Amino acid sequence: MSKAPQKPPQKPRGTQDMIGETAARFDHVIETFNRVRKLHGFGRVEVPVFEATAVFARSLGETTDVVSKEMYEFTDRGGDGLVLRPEFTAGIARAYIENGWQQLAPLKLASWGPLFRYERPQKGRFRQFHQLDAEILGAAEAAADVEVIALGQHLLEELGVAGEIELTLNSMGDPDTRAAWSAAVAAHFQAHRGDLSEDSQRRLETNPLRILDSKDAADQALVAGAPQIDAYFTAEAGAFFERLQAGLQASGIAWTRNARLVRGLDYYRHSVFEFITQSLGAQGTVLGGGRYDGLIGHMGGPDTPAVGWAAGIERLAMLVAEPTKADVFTVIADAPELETDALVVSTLLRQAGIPIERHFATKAKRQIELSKKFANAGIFFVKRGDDAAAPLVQARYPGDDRRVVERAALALAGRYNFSAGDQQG
RNA sequence: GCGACUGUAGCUCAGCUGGUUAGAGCGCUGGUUUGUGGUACCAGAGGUCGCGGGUUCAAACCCCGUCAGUCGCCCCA
Repeated sequence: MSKAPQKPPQKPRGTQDMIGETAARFDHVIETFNRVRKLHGFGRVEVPVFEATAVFARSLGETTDVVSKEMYEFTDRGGDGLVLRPEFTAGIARAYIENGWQQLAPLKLASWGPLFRYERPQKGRFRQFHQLDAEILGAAEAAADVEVIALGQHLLEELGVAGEIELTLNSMGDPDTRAAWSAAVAAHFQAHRGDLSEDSQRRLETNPLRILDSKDAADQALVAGAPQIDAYFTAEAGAFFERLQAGLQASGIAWTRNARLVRGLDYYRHSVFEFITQSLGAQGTVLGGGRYDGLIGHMGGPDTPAVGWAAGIERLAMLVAEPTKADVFTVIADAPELETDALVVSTLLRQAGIPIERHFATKAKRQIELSKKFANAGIFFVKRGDDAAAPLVQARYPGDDRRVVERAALALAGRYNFSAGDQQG
């Protein structure tokens, strides 16, 4: 057997391995989300990580790049066309239709998990990334939009990042509004076609509304002169936007109007919002969503109003403060023959709710070193007592928490002699 | 898809305008110090300088390609 020099495999581009603080931050975001979402009455929904290609191809309206170039699409062994989900909403909509969840409407659902998009990685952008997701299905009231935004706001507050994040808000109006306004916007840019940047001239053909958020300095002047949607609101659309703003006001949620905030797809109606930070570079949207009343009907289900958002876990994880580590203690046998007792002691302490990790080293000395390396809050030494029959458990440096000592004493009572040790300074 | 920058031990990096046996810290391993709130000592292992070509008497240092990373553009469901 010759040792063929093989290069070890590498993780696929745009994926990440996480451990330690990075993983702890990630975890913290998810735990906080789950806590807050329950506080707001959002139930958990689980949908597949892969779906029939049609689920996303149809929801995205066969749009150019997104569908054709940015989805992980494959054919399985049975010949079925599948894609790794690039977003949550379409899968949830599919499940809503397929399972007849309309009987449960209005439904407040939340999910989180991995999503996949074939894009060039950059700061805050990965090919496998993770999002939190919240949706209200089957509610047409502006109050649902308020509710969903309030959940997002509360989440950011609980994560301690609300201070550096701004809520921007817009309305796409109803279909009549949208159609009239987008036609006016397209006409406006068409009239100044020659002055547009190269990118925006192309957008004129593909998605004129996107010119509104062009980063090109030359486009800015033309963007500033573009028609505002407010002039095109139908009475109903205007009233809806009013109700939304009143609801946010009543909820104590601050926002900034961004009349240029748009969604490319036709099934978006009324509310569009993004929570944005300046501290993450180009990918500053931390949480974004809107009302998509047209989607479920578009996918072949009953006409169903819905509103929701998704938030990037990686991006939130970059913003949150380093999570404080919970105190973890260790048990060290002073001599090899006391190892059995060390196991018993570990079990008793854990059952008493004291976090215990064991260190894997034969020598007690090395175990002490490891307890320092892993920053244990304290050590419980299992020693031979004065009377050789009863081993002694001695607590050393059990944090600042007297309760740990008390709980340990209680847990070990009757089985081991316990000493809180000489806490000499 | 486009652009800029980067790629040296497990990790973080140093290596002057190309010059001969490639360095440090941390980590790891072994030993010493008979052992207790991250800070002791000694020794050791570990690198085809991302990969492949090229220029040169000579390349980790220059050129081309490729892969990967970072940041930006594009896209953004």
